[in-house]
Amino acid sequence: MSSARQPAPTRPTSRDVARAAGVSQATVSLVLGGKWRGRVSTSTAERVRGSARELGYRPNFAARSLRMGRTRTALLVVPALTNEFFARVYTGAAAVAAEHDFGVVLYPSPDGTGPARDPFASARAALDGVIASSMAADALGALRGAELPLVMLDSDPEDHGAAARVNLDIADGMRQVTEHLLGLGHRRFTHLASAVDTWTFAVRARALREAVESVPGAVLHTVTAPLDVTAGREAAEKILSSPGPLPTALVCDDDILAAGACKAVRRRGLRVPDDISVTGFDDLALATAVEPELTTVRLPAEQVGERGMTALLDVLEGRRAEPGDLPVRLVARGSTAPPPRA
Amino acid sequence: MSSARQPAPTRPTSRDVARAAGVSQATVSLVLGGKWRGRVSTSTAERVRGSARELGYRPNFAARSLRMGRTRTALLVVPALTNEFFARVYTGAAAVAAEHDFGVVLYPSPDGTGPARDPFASARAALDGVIASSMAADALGALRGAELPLVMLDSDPEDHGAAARVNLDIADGMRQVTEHLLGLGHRRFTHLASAVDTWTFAVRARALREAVESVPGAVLHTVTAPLDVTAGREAAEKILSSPGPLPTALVCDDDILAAGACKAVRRRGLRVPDDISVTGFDDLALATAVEPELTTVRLPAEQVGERGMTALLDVLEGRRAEPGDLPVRLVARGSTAPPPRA
DNA sequence: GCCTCGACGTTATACGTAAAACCCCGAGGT
DNA sequence: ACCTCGGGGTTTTACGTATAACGTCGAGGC
Repeated sequence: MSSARQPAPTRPTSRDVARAAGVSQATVSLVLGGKWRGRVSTSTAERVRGSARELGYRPNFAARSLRMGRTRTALLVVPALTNEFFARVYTGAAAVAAEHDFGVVLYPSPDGTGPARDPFASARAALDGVIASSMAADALGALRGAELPLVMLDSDPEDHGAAARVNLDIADGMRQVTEHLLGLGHRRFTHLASAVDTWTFAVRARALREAVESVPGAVLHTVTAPLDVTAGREAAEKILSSPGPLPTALVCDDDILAAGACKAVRRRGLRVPDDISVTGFDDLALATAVEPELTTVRLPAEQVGERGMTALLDVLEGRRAEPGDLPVRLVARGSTAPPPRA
Repeated sequence: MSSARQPAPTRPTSRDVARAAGVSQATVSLVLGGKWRGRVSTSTAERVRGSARELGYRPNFAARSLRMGRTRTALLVVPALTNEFFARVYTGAAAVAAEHDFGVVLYPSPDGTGPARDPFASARAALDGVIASSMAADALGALRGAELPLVMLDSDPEDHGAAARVNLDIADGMRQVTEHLLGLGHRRFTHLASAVDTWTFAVRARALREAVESVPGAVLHTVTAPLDVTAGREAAEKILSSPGPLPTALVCDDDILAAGACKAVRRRGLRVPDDISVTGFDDLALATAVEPELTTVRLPAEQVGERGMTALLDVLEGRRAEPGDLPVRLVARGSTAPPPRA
């Protein structure tokens, strides 16, 4: 069956480079490792680098990390990559990692379906650290146990146990939304909230409530829904068919829910934003794809990934990761307008 | 500064397990490797497994792959994760990989921005194989050079050089779209095509052209645009403002473009689908978020990933990967209707 | 009684790298 | 003349695993 042994096109090793350059393997390691100043002459170093380039030498990663005990690999734990926000977080983290010759491996926790597997089983190599979204609830337990440097994304500042934390100024975002709507004249709000119980959403709820309560005569109701378009539409339909005066503004925890809400409004024969204003959160691609385009809060997702990775690198190097929330910005578009004269 | 040396909470090694079980390290390796039948007694094997479990032993991945020369890691090369389609491909591939104790690491090729980096630089470990989308054009060159088992996704069947191939039956999808529209009575088509020049899009164009040409009196124009909502809208606006009779159906290469096209139609004061029908491709979440919901072709993205990974595993085991295109299905929704009487 | 043989292990080795420990040699000090 | 010192390397070792090669011991054949 399989008898033909290949002519072994094995990758060149540091020893091959050494042979080619006429030095020992150790010298190659020193030169390529960058710590040769004062130990190897410049000319020899240059010769070694030349041979390495010629042979197309690439250090064997397994050997290196076996020797060093560090893998230059981080685990990013997110709920699901199909959520554009987290795909962008990954992109940002991977970009910073690449600059520092680091790798990022993913653990998208199996959302509902499938067994809640060990987040570390997905990591091929041993890990140097972990970056985890607080929304990946099912994996957080195992993460605490491990003695790994942990950077939390968008998690409760009160909750210690992480080496660093990267947060968005969600509260400010929600305040901007509310002030925008109040400024337009809205007084009857309904909060279409995510059913997921995590810090970010709790903050949204609180900031909205506080902003509304500070205005005499303004009222706020709340309805929750899972994070998908259909669920958002159904929840909004329930709102619109409940007795009493309709809200004039639907404040949604997420663009997905907002898209669903818009559909519900129109199915009721009403118009967005003429009859009811709708706001989203996140500024996904979706926000400008629907009509009217959504007034929403732009979250710098890539920056979250970048800062997360940077913080992890800081922790690994023994530096202190600088804190500070990332600012967010209201993007006013077509889904909000003054309430109807009524 | 950093003087306190930790009490070394190093992970237990196979030697620790050996000590605990009162055997040699080799025996531990045999037992845990599963090839102990006839070499180790059942009772000893059981004892070893017990100690391993107690100590929480997890084999050192770096050491293992150094010894074995295989890393049980595959590289998935895609254009961008923020494209929902590829996020789903990843999800499918990762799921199958996990079942076989394999890992998947990503190379999302930097779309335009940033230097076109070496796809292998992102791979921490040496790789056992590669799965690559034909849309990741910038990385394909380097992939050819490497002597790695390569599985291509959605690539030209004529193009040899891959060990296996996983394709969607794109042509059939486009035929379904065209027949749906022809059946509704449409005769004037414009193809809003992706500006990206890859096999999938070439197939879409050909299938559409052939299907339209087979009907006497049916006409087809083509306009291309980059894959984003705004570009789609602008391209569609150009179509709608060009002289001559307007098309009654806009066939788009992608849901993103279709969403943009819908916006263009309405900006012109026309309605979808009453005045102009619009079709998409992919069935992204977007398709049901916009209004009207898009008639589109559902692509089994997760299955593409699953089949891709399965094929790679087959190749690695020396098995023959079974070929066969994945079927796709038209999903008729609200963006298509009979053309206006006119 | 000697040889064989299978069952059950053990000892030894190699994978490719980083880095500690060592070595050699010529210049400079006394 | 002898010792020191530092520049420019080399030798050696260890990382944790998989596995080839090697023992040992008791039963069974002749």
